[in-house]
Amino acid sequence: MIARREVILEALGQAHELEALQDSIVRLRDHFRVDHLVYHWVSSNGEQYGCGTYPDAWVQRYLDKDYLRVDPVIIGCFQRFHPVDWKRLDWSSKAARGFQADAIAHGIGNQGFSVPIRGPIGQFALFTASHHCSDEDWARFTASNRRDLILIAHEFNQKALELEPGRSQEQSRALSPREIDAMTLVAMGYSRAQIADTLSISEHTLRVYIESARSKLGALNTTHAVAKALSRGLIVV
Amino acid sequence: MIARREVILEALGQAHELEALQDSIVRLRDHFRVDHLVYHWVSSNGEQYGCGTYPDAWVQRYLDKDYLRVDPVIIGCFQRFHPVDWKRLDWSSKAARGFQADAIAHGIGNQGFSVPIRGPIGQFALFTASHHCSDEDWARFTASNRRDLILIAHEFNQKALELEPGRSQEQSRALSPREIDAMTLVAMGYSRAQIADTLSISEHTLRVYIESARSKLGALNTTHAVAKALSRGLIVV
DNA sequence: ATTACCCTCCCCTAAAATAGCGAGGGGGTG
DNA sequence: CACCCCCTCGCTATTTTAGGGGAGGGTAAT
Repeated sequence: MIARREVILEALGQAHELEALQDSIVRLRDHFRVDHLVYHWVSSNGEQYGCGTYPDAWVQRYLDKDYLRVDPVIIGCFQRFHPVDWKRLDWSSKAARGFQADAIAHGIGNQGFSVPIRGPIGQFALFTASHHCSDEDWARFTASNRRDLILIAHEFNQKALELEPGRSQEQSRALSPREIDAMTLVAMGYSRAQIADTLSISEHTLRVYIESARSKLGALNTTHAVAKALSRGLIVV
Repeated sequence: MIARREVILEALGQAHELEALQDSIVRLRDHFRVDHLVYHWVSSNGEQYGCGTYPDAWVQRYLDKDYLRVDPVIIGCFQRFHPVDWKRLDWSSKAARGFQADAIAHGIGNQGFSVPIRGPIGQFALFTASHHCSDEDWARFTASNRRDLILIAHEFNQKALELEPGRSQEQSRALSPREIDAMTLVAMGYSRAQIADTLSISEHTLRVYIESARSKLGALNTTHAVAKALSRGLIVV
């Protein structure tokens, strides 16, 4: 059994196309004997990418209804560190109940277990196993497969990023050391006079750094440059 | 062998104090037969928490020298998704070379493998295995233990968060909806006139929002407030 | 009903940001 | 060697923002 999972992961490792990912996820679903296995990427600007065994009708409905903003799985996992059973999420809101009913009507199953995955600049993805069974059976399943699901989530995310590198790149010209110093102190709230003093340079020179950083980052003003530098992980405050 | 790892993880699961974490990490190090195993938490405000087998002298030096800003492991993993071997990091800068020499002088070992872990609002932690051996031996080690290290990193992070919940909470007074609107647009680089226009309020009113947000965040100025709001995940750009 | 917070508007002055012009030395790379 | 980028500094000018007041009306909870 374990050997078979390894074989599938091996195939995943050798996948060179997105179709192969889809193939792997179907086989993993069959291996785990669950109704659905889904990988769901959510970009910070709201873009989505999905891959899994959900019926097309449900995927389309999810997109049409903009369920991303309602889905308690997304909302819950977005503010959580660790894998979570769907039962522990907050399904109390009216929108959530409607969503839940719609999901079950599309055959999604009453049980679920989702692993959140995060990237450097707010990237967010979910790997979810979903099934239709009793609470007891699901508890047994998650207890024995929790670690495997975490690992597969990682492998899957890595592969998905390799195959669609556009999402992970978005690289920007790096800032020079002095620019990083300057922007870091700016982000820390110090005035230009204080920063110039701290860096032992003239205030005018400081302005040159800030301006060149702003220009490199394609920012509209200093505050925007700080926001971009922070988002891109170029500075840490 | 595997059974023993399970036993240690089991003990980790039952740990109720930070000392038990320290104990677990030592035992895991012995199990993996590496020089060092380290869990390193970095808060968005620069606070650090460490736990592992590095010598005290090195930990102290790391803090004293503010190596956090130089350490290529931190910098590299901060902008990466996946576990990484230290050899694939950028050690070319002068500061990095000095850091590397200092680390080796403190017995840190020439090989390393670090697993980045991330939380909802920019929380960042590293789980690192470090050793002194040849490239070939290290490649063999990482190939066969990569998945275990990822899992342990997760378990460890979860446990560390449970035991010191203060770090995961760090709650700040939430911003009002209007303040979030204002700060989001400020972070996006628009001028106050544009923002006031967008929000259909007077520019003076807009200033009040920015000022109250700044006050709530305990920020020194608007840029600082944007940086804090971003770091705390109060706004998303 | 008192308190507290949110939203909206207006005034002020001083500081900062932006923009343009210029200059020179140092360090790598083609 | 030239070229480009990094670092450093100078000047002037205009526009924008910052941060401090005060003030009224709304809502929601205590």
